[in-house]
Amino acid sequence: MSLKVYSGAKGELVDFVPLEDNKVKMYVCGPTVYNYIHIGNARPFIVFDTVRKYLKYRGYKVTYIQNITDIDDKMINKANELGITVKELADKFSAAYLEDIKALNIETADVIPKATEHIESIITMVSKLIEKEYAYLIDGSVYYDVSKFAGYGKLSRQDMEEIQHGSRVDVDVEKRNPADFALWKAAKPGEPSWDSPWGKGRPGWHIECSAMSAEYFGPQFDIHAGGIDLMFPHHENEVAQSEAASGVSPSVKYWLHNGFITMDKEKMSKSLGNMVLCRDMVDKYGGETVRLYMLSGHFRVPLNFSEDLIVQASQGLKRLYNVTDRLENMLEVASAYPSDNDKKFMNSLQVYRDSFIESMDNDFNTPQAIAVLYNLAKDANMYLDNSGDKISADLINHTLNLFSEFGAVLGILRNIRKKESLPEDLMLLIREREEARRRKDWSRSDQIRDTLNSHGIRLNDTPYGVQWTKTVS
RNA sequence: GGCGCUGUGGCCGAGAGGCUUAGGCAGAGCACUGCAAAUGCUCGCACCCCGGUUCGAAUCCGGGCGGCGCCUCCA
Repeated sequence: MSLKVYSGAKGELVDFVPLEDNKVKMYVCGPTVYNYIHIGNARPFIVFDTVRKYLKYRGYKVTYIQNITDIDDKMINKANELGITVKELADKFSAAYLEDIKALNIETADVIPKATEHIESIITMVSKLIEKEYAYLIDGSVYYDVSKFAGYGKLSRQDMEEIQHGSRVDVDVEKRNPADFALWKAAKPGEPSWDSPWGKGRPGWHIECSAMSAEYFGPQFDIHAGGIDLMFPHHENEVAQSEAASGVSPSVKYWLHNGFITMDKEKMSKSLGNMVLCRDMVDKYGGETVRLYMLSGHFRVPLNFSEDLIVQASQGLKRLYNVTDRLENMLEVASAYPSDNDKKFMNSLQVYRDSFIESMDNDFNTPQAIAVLYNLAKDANMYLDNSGDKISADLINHTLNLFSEFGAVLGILRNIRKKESLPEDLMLLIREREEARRRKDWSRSDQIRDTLNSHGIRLNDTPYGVQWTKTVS
């Protein structure tokens, strides 16, 4: 079994082989921090975090970089609108962003470079591009001359002859060619700016990722990921910058682009205003539910958003927790020694692991991998149904561990084995109810059950006594 | 106009030539239960349309039709 990823250039699956034995250098385009992230922004963060988790699971040593864009037109406009500095804006929404991804169980990146903290590297790269005559200077701004880079358009399969240039007017720009793009923008009055060989200014839109990835990874790295809309021009421009500056090609071995979250089939975006904030969904349904929803479709395919789909995901997550809770509860009455059937079931566990890996190996097919969890859930439930209290602790532990193992890759099921004991008063109520049930005092019994329900505790009467679980919010 | 993605049962969503009943959610019935909850079983035999290839196509080819994205704000 080997990991395969889809190559846009070849239009087929290719073997994933890192540049350097088992080390993976991975760069994911991060947010521009001028607002809270919405559900659509969250998709690449979640899916590529899952890719990272899976790569680690498969034994790779992953270095994960995700930048924060803290200076550009949008930042400046928004700061002006709010009457605060760009720095204040960036600080506020960087912090919010970090909170949001934490709530989604996204691991912090190994490096979180910010554009404004890498001006030096950016200037160095721009200088090199001028030196090599890939870039030209006009009135304190520096532009990349696309015609100088032979492979331009390769990544996104754009034919420069056929491209239709936007009707949007670039007012103060005297580029030689409409496809040329700014590496360095001369400062306008009142804008944040930095000193450079070409006068005061700030970085262009695309250079930060090239400069920062080069600073931390060198001229070549394994995976570059981001939303599909970034493929052109952002990533195309990065390729042009990085490869022209370093002379090394390809700068990136595997490109991973995720499809959009759509609202009524339309792209969700800040500019269309049809967005749902990530934090609102997390507050309402929980981070794991949002994650499960996101991973319920393949990451390259558009995924529609509606609260109904989030509810579907939360029901699915509940199903998964029901079985792990059930297993945990049985631990209290489990036997010490595995029966022959138990051993058989434990041995069969490897089959689920194999299918899980097979699914994820296939271009990170999370929907298929999730189906493996449901199959395991069903089979474990069935086994529990049939074996009663004869089940062994070994089997339960093995099964729970497997759920945790899969959950760790997908970023869900963190609450397995996290069951806390109940407050004393609630425990007393449960005992009182047991007593009432013995007396067949059903009304008192049901009353207590309702009370506990209102505390978020669900009771299950089983042949082995009453068991409780917390209802998933 | 160029490039790319996509069309699967009520909903979501994998699969990719002939056994996957994929899986999940919702619904119905049954079993279990004091009643529940949970769980299990059973059910709806789905693949946009038209041709073609093939012994056999949802899956390949051709042609339609529909939806979406990118073409310098955008994850």
